[in-house]
Amino acid sequence: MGRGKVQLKRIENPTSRQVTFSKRRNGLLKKSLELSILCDAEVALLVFSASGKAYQFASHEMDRTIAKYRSEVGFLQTSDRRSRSMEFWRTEIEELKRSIDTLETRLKHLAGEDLSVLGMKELKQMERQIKTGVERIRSQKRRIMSEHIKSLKTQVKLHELHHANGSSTISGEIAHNAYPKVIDPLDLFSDDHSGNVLIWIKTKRLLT
Amino acid sequence: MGRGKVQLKRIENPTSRQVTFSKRRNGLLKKSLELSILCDAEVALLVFSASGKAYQFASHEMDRTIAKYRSEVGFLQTSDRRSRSMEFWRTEIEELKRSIDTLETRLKHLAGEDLSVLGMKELKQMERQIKTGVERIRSQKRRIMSEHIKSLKTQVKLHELHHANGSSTISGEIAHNAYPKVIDPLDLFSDDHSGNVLIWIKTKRLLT
DNA sequence: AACTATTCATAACC
DNA sequence: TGGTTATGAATAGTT
Repeated sequence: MGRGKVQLKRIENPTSRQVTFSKRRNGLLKKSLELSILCDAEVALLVFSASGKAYQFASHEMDRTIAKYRSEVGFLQTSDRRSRSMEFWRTEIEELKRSIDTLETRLKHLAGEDLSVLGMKELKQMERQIKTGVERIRSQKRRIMSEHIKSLKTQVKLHELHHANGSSTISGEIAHNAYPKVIDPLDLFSDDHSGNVLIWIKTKRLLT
Repeated sequence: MGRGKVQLKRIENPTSRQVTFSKRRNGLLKKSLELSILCDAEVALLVFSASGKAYQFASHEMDRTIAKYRSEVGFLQTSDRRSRSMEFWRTEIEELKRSIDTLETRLKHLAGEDLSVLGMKELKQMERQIKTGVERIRSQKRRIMSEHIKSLKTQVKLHELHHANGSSTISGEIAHNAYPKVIDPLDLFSDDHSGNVLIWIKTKRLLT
């Protein structure tokens, strides 16, 4: 529900997965409570986040409900649960490690390392993918730059308005204030937003 | 929801209570499934109707989830070997999953996806790394090509020696054997090494 | 965390 | 129980 339909599939983006988890978990807990009250039912809910954090709801005593489940469903507690769960954890970890190996190998290849295991076909495919990636990155850079520039222009305009009464022009101010530090134009687009009017003015001359 | 707001209070009418139970129970089961899949969570839900009938959902093995609950929430069953090792594995898995998230995010970024979370600094850095990577990949491609060509030359030479007594030149053979298939030169460098003398010969004409 | 535009779940009804 | 519809809830995407 919400702004778009959602596929029943693991949310890949870790941030939105976490946000969705938080929201839906609360929804589920709430609905569990509602069901138990409205319909006089016994409800127990256990939720563990992927990172292992536990959340729970129990309309009655959790242990009682679990015991009820055990008697109802059957004590298929097979031989040794310990070795079973150990086995489970082991395979789980192995799977995860394999995933990591795959991902790391792929990253290495993209960085141009360990290429000797690849054939010409894979190399060509990778080159194509990389080119797409770099093009998107460039495009994103352009987007950020243009937004920065827009913002800078706006701020310069405000600055001009603020000093409209003075007789000296902005160029004049600059002429009198020889700026000693060499400014790398690329630094203008760093994350450092600490406003420096001189930079704005200098930028204005470049960009207006 | 529905045609009217609902009070959080036991539904007195037995029929509508039963109907509501049936519908909401299904809703709860569905949402449990969705949470577990969407957010990679471990969910266990136990529901008993007032009449005692049991319904359940478990994204993983119910016993495992319950055991997890006991170790996490339940009275600290002493610090016996089991809960200790469980704790160990849980953190191990947590770490692995974090690694995977990091790697996946990095790969996504290199593919030019989800770039909006990056600042100009990171973008520039990535572009540099990518350029290094693609340069190495191109270099590796050149290496493979040159080795292929060397190998092909050798084999062509052997072929010529073997047929040195014949009067027809290689060019003549080709002229008599009109090769019907269009050969994409790029295919010459695939992993398919099944030797085709005609391709060698054709290549020789191009590369010698 | 707060805010909507949407999709979803479901209460009432059949 | 199963289907339909109007309506309130939940929530995905966004800020």
